[in-house]
Amino acid sequence: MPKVIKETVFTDCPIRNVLARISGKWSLLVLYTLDRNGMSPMRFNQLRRAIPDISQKVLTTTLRTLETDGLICRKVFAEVPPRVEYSLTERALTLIPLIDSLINWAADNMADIVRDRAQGIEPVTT
Amino acid sequence: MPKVIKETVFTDCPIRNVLARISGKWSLLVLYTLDRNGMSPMRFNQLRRAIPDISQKVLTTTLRTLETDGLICRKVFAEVPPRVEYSLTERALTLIPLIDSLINWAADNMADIVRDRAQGIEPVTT
DNA sequence: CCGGATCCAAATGGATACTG
DNA sequence: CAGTATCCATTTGGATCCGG
Repeated sequence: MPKVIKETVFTDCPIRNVLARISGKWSLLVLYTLDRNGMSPMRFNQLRRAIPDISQKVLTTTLRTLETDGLICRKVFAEVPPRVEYSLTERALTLIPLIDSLINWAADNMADIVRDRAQGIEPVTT
Repeated sequence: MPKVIKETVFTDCPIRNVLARISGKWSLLVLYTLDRNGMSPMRFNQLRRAIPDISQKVLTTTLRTLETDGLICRKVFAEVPPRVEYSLTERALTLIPLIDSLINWAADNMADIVRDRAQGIEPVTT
C-alpha cells in the first residue's frame, strides 16, 4: 500500500510542517506550473510534459499530497478515455506570491551562487 | 568520500536550483535558526541543541552545502578544544524575509491544512 | 488517458566509533 | 568540541506491467 500521506510527526510545528511540504523536489514546481498555466486547469499528461523529468509515479504522489493539503483540486471526469484535471485552490493562490518571490530570489542570485560553488570546491581530494 | 556538493544538473534553471537547496528538510530551518539567534554566530553543538532531532551527520552536510552556496560563513578557531562558528552571509540575509513569509504562511494555514488532511485520509485500509 | 502495483536501484538518514 | 568514517535501515525514485 503506497503511503499517500507523509507521516508528519510535527503536526504542531508550522515551520517543519510547511518545510516538509516544500521539501519535496516537485511540490513547488507543480504549483508554479499550474499557476503559469493561468486559470485553466491542467490534465495529468499535460503536467508531465510541462515537467519533463518527473516520473509518473512521483508526479502522482506529489499531486495526491498537494490535494490532501488542500492546495490543488483534482477533478475526475467520468469519460472514456478518462480525464482528470488539476487546478489550484484558493489556499494555493495565497502561497503563489511567496513561491514567485523565491523564484525571483533564485534567479537574482543563481549566477553568484554557481560561481561560489565552483570556487569552493577546492582540492577535496584531501 | 562524502558528497559535499549535491550534484546539480539544472545549473541553468533557477527554479530547480533554488528548489534543490530548499528541498533539504533542514536548510531553511538552519538559516532560520541562525537568524533567530540575532547577529551572533552559533557554534556547532549550539545549532544541534536548537534543532534537536537533526543528526550530527545531516547537520554537518547541511552546513557544508549552505557554506558552498555562500549562505553561511564558517569560521574555524585554531583553539583547543576546537571552536567553529557559523553565521549568515549577506546573501542569506536577503533570503531571510522570504523564509519568514513562508513560515508566516505556514503558521496561518497550518490549522486548516491539518484539518483537511484528517478529513481526506478516509478508510485508507482499502 | 490516468494511475495503481510491483520490483529494484539509488539516495538519504541514523547510530556508532574514532580523530585532531 | 567538531567533525570524519563506516555500516546499516529507511526512503525515494525509476521502470515496467497492468487495469479502469
